[in-house]
Amino acid sequence: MPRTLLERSDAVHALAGVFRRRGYESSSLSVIQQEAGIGRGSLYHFFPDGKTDMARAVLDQVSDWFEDEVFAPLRSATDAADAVSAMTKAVSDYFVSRENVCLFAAMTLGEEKETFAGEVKTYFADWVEALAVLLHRGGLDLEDAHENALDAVAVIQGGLIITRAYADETTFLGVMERVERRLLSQLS
Amino acid sequence: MPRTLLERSDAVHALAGVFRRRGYESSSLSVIQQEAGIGRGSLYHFFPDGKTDMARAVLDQVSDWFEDEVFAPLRSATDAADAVSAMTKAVSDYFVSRENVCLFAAMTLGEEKETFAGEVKTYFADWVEALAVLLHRGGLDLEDAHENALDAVAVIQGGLIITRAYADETTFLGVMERVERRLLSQLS
DNA sequence: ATTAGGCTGTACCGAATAGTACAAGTTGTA
DNA sequence: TACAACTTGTACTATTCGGTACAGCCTAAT
Repeated sequence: MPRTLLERSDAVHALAGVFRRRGYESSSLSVIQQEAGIGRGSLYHFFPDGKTDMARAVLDQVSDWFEDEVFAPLRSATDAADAVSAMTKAVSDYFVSRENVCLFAAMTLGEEKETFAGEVKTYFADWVEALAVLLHRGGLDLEDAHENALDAVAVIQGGLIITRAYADETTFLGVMERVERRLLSQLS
Repeated sequence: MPRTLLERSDAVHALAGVFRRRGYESSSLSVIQQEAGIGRGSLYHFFPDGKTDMARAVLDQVSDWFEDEVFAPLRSATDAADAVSAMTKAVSDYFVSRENVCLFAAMTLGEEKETFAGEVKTYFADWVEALAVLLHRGGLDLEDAHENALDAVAVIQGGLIITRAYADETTFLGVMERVERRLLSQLS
């Protein structure tokens, strides 16, 4: 019986790839162990509650990444324009390297939607709120800040959908460029 | 053996509801026959190729609706502003009455994505193109028209995602209002 | 060197899966 | 009334599903 030096976080990373590529429902245990290269024994060792546990771990990891790399910088920024540029850059790089899939968005459909409703809501609410706070500090009144933040997140998410439909990455890059430009033009 | 007066189009309508509520992958045949109230025999009578056939029929129906109620009016409009308002109204009413789910967007994820890639691409491309042509006739240069059309469709799709995440319909209505206002402000 | 405990492959379970076959029912037409 | 065509419930298939059990391996610490 071979042994691969495997940490839980490596497993989570591999699982994220599978879920991103095939979606949650279409990722059967057999597919998962094959594509992730992790045996069923290990899977249930790391994730005792099965598929749900695996998905939750993946979502948690994504959530942590966004918190550290996107939301927190937005909240603690001193220069609003720089923060906007940093956000669009980070988000752009992230989704390009993640096959233009947002796992949280994927969880708003299908059987799993109730299971992860809380986490999903928090993810989007945190993003919108952090961006809204920044825009408010950048000069917009509170309502405008909230509306523009929500529209920015929405156009990014919709951009991912259309990009996948077109199977053309430049579509997403174009959307991101214009989001940045639009947000910057609203500041000060 | 009871007989329900059932037309194929009624079946398609019922299937659309099931797919919208549960997604394609999570809609098993047992679930479908139960929720749609159509027996397995009838299902395979109307859709000989099974689930794929059912989904294709549903997508076709949605596609036809958008072609007639959204894309064609956009293309043949005489007044650009009126056309924008008509589009946002139609789209808004459509998705509100369809649980804020766009089936074409749902088909950009999961196992089924390759199966319906052609139809999905056509749907989004037609929408963006029809809106771009209108904006162009409304005074925008071609590139701006395309970019703004794509962003408008994207923000609508992203709005649907966030609305489902928030489980709050007014979010979507707000997005739609602002899309309309933004498009109108670009005309003439 | 031994041992304890974290990993992992394999065989297995009952349940559910998509799809098939077909007899029996229902309808419109004559 | 009789008949053909269309519709549909039911029973069935082989396969796959998520999950469990557990023996055996491997590594780190003593």
